[in-house]
Amino acid sequence: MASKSEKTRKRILDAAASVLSQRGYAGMRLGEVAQVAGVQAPAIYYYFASRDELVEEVMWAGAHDVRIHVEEAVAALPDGTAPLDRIMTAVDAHLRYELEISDYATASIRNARHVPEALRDRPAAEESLYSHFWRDLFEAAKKEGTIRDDLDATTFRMLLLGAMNWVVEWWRPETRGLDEVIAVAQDMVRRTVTDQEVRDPGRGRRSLS
Amino acid sequence: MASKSEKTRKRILDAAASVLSQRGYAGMRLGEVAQVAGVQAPAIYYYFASRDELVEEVMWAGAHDVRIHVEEAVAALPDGTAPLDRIMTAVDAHLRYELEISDYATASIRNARHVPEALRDRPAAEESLYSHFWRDLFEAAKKEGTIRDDLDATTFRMLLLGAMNWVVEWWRPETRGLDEVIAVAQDMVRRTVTDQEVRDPGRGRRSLS
DNA sequence: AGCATTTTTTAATACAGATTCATATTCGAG
DNA sequence: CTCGAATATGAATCTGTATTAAAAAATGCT
Repeated sequence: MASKSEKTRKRILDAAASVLSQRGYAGMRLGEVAQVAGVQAPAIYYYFASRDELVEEVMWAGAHDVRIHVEEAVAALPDGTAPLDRIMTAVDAHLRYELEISDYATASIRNARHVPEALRDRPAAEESLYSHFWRDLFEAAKKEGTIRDDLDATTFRMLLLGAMNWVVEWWRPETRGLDEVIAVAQDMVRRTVTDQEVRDPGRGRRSLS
Repeated sequence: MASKSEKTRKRILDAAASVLSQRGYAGMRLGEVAQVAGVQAPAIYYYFASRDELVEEVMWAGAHDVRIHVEEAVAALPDGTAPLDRIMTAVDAHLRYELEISDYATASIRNARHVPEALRDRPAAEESLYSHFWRDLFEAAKKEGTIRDDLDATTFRMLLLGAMNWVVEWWRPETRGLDEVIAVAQDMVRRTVTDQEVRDPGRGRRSLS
């Protein structure tokens, strides 16, 4: 099952995700990946056909994992959870996963538009599913009447995703707690989306203490 | 004046900004830069010591130009313009410049954390000035009382800049008017930042910690 | 243990671009 | 219009990294 071989492959992939997330596509060297994985560089070729194939798998996994993680977090909410609260949970899950949990996610977000076009297809398909998921979240809220009619929800969704994705470029855990970032992002959504009102306390996910 | 030489140098720089903004640091080839500039690749070395020096100059110019453009747009407002309106103008200027006007700005935003560290110092100094400018804008609004006390303005500012910077990753002029994007971004700021009445029957204005 | 297969290593090669060089062309002052 | 300096080119080189190849080591099966 978790054979030696499978574990080595995983170590290489993890190392690639880490290096890619820190150095970016241009700065990633197979030598460093190998070193982090505790292996010699040519060993990588036993598992991957090329550097680009390795990168593609990291990028795909990152896009996939974020999507699954966020979808599951939302799916785990009790039935009848308000659409806006689902969005709050999605914001929380996206930021936590991207910033605290997964190098794959970080790598995927930072490098999506920096890798050669030939590598983008599979990851892009995942991103498309993810984007669709968010669209559904917002449409449910709109249908319910939580989102004011005069908001261009699609554009706002893009801005929100952008704000969250860009956090990897500036956030440092030693400077600011992640909880604060999440709280502000959620606040921004709630206030932008709703019609001049804030939901009853106790319902929304509010991670201020 | 605008000697032939100076014009050629400018053409090369413009070409580099264009290629860098589209292909990213990893994808930029001196061959393509030369082709766009209408020159042979080695000619670049008459004006720049290396590929990286060329990149650094583009990055610096991008960071510098955005800053100047936005600062001037704000400075051009009538005396006594409300702090919040200054912020709105800054949002407008930043997005317009980044998306419609300057390849340098686009290149600088997209590649800031993708170029080798050795190239980051000069551009980073510009970014720091720009960041400081935004801090001042928000502090003026806070001092005036426009920004609600319970908002973590610093974090919000970072999220806002991120949302705006990320627009280069998804916006396509043929899909959505830039004016709409700007309007939504401004709306997001206004609603997040200002103190709105809470419609929460039976309870007074709620205060978050 | 002995042997075939899988995995990993060390040493060699390939290659895409950046960079240099020697030479040609263009420019502009006189 | 001419000649020295500035600018640009084509062909050659250099370099860092990815990639292969050949050999060695580890694994696991009977």
